[in-house]
Amino acid sequence: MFSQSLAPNTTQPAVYLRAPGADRGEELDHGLARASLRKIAVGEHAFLEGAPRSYIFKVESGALALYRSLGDGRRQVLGFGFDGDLIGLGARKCHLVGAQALKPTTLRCLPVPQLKQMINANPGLAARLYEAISEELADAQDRFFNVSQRRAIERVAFFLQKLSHRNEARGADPRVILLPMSRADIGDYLGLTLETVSRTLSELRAKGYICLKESRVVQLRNLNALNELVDSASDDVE
Amino acid sequence: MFSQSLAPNTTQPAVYLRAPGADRGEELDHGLARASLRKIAVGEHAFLEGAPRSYIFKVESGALALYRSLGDGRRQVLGFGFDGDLIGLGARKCHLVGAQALKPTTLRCLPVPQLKQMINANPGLAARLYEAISEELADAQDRFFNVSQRRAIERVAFFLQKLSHRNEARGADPRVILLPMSRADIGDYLGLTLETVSRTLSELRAKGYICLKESRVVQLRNLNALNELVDSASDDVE
DNA sequence: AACTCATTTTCACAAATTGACACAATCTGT
DNA sequence: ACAGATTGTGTCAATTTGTGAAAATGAGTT
Repeated sequence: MFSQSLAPNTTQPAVYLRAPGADRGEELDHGLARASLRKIAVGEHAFLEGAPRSYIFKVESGALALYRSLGDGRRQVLGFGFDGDLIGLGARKCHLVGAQALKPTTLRCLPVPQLKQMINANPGLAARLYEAISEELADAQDRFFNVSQRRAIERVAFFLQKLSHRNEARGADPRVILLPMSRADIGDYLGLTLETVSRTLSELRAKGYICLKESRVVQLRNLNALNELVDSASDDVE
Repeated sequence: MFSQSLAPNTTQPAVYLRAPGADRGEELDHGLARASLRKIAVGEHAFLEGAPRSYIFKVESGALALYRSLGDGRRQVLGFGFDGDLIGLGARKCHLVGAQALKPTTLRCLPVPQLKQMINANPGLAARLYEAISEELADAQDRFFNVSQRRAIERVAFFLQKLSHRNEARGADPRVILLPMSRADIGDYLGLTLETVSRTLSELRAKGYICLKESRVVQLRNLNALNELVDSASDDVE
């Protein structure tokens, strides 16, 4: 009845489908290095929902929100694209999500026909893309069960934890989180209103878990407490 | 302010990354046809959460629930595997989800090393897997925004609509839905309690949208109303 | 510096949804 | 036919979050 946490979704070697000795992405990086650069301003789109998938992108700098529009004008943010991320992946002919810049952003743009060529020349690349997208899937599933049944404070804690882990993985400080997105974006991501996000952040601050000097800079003061908040699937055993 | 529904996520040709003339899955099917069959009884697992990914599976008959356990013993059902589905995909070394049979189920089991061999021999296969998993991703995103912000009745309507579409895609009657899973499973899938699922189905019946002769057989009486329920992202413009 | 606009924080209030518990009814399989 | 599992309903409460509004903060501009 307790959280035994059976060695969960920490990063695992993700090489299973990749043929030994095959391309490990070097060619993709190489291709991307020569791909054209594109700069987009805040509010502009890398691609719109439903637009034909002509390119895949790698975020060089900046940040984007990946979203889908709901009927009534609201939107569901499905994720964010930060520097280093590949975005625009998928097998459909058209983008299922839109990608809008949250700050000035530069992208490497690799035309899909060229990507196809590269895949033909080096089949290992397909495995690389497969990995990238299955990570996205794992991520989506993670978010799914951290949002569908949980309260605002747990959702926000999850969000912060996620960004912290990301920092960690990239050698940045896991205790300082820079938010390129607004409270509204976070709300659309977590299924909350922006007021609730704000209120919840204040609550976390009041509890001493975080520190908010500037509204877009979060310092994690008590990482353990945050993690417990995320892990506690209502074992309110206090 | 209205639902313009810009030609959304209906199925699109999903051949973009696939090299022209490449394998369209025939080899995978061929390999699977020769793969060993495995029968599992209700309640047994095709694979457990966290178990090494030794095989990928194709569901020949039956149905499975794909789930992840939460800390307190509850679980989040992330999806279901029906006949024809490939399950066990992913790039991680271990399964992130468990797969438990909801009814007697038979599976084709393709060992991953063999899959790797096949991919080496026929690189187009990787593209096939890529497609399969990006469909899963699209699916997860769909579910995500149909669950995170919405009420029980909308969630249940979404669930039924989804199964109806699946039937349609496979040539079955889109108006008759056989549920291999219990109310509890549905609840775990939609982030509701089983009581709420039951109550909500009754409500849908009371409204004349559905018909429940046997508890595991749903007849959709008013498909339009159901679709509106799903689409209506609270345009309660009434 | 002053002003404007956008973002964020905070407050007060309602209230609607769903979970919880309990029990009846129904179904299933042996 | 019986026992156990699953499902349907009823009542109840209460917790959470949305809503609306307004103040505070911050950024950018002239």
